[in-house]
Amino acid sequence: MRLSTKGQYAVRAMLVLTLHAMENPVSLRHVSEVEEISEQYLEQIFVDLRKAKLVVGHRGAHGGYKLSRQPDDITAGDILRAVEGPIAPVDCVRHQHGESCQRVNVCITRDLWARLRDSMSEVLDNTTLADLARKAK
Amino acid sequence: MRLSTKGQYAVRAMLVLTLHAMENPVSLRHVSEVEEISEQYLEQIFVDLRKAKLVVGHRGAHGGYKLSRQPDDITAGDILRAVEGPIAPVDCVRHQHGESCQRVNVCITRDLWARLRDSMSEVLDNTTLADLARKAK
DNA sequence: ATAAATCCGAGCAAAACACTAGGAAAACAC
DNA sequence: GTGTTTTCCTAGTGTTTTGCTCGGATTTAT
Repeated sequence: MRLSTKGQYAVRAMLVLTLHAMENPVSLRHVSEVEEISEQYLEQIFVDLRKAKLVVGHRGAHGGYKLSRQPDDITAGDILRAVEGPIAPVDCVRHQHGESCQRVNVCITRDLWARLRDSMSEVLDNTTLADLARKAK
Repeated sequence: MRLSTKGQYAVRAMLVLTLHAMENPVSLRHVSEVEEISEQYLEQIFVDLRKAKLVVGHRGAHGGYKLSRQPDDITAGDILRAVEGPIAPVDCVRHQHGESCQRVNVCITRDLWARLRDSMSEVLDNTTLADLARKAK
C-alpha cells in the first residue's frame, strides 16, 4: 500500500509551480534544485502531467511549466491519477472497467476494497493545491 | 497505491477460517481449493499471520489453522499489517519510527499523506472478520 | 547564432512481487 | 510403529514494477 516516489514527486513539483508566481512558467531545473529531484526524472513525470492537461509547457529560454488551471481547481487526486493511474487498492474496484473481476458474486471482500478506495479518494479529491499552498504560507 | 495479492489473499483466507466452524482447524489445502490460491503461497502468508498471532497452527492429520481470537476482535487492518507491514502511503508517516524523514520541516505534503494514512486505517481498522462474515451470510 | 528550455524514445539496474521446490517435524489413524 | 496428513522452515526463481539515466530533436528568447 505504498505510494510511488513518482506520485510523491508529482505533488511536490506541482506545489512548487503553485507557490511560484502563477504568471511565469517554472523550469524543471528550478524544481529539481528546490525539491532535490532528478531533472530527467521530473521530465518523465511532466509528460504525464501534461497529457492529463494539468500543466502547459513553454519551450525555449525562460520557458518552463505553468498550471493549466487555478490551484483551487487541481486536487492531489488529479495529480496522482495523472501519474499513477486510477486510485484503487485492487483492480476489481476501478470505476472504469468495473467488470474486470470474474468472481464478483463470490467476492465478499470487494465491498471492503471499494470502501477503502472511496475513503482514499475522499481525502485526495478534497485537497487542492491551494490548500497545500496555504499551509506552506 | 495498490494492495499486493498477498494482502488480498490473506483477508480472503482469514474469511474462510471465519466462515468455517470456529472449532475445527481448517487446512490450507481446503482454503486453497475454495479460494483458488496456490497452497504453497498460502503457507508463506500463514507464516506471517502466525507470527502476528492472528492464527494458531495445528499439525498432523485433521490439522490446520484456527483464528486465535474471536472474529469480531480481528480487523482487516490487523491482517494487512501482518503480511504487508505498516499501513502508510509513504515512509515518513509511519507511526513507529516517525523521525525517518529528514526534511520534515520542509515537507508540506507530509500532512496530506498523514491524513490519507488515517482515512485508510479508519476503514481497515473498523472492519472486522465478523463484519465480513455477516455480509457473506 | 547561441543558449535555455521543453519534447521524445530508449534502455537499464535494482527492488519488489508472486510464486515454486524440497524437505523436516509433528500429530493422528491404523 | 508405520504410513498419512498436515504444519513448519529455508531457499530459489522468473516476471514485473520502480526509479531512474542517456542521447538527441525541437522550439524560443536574447
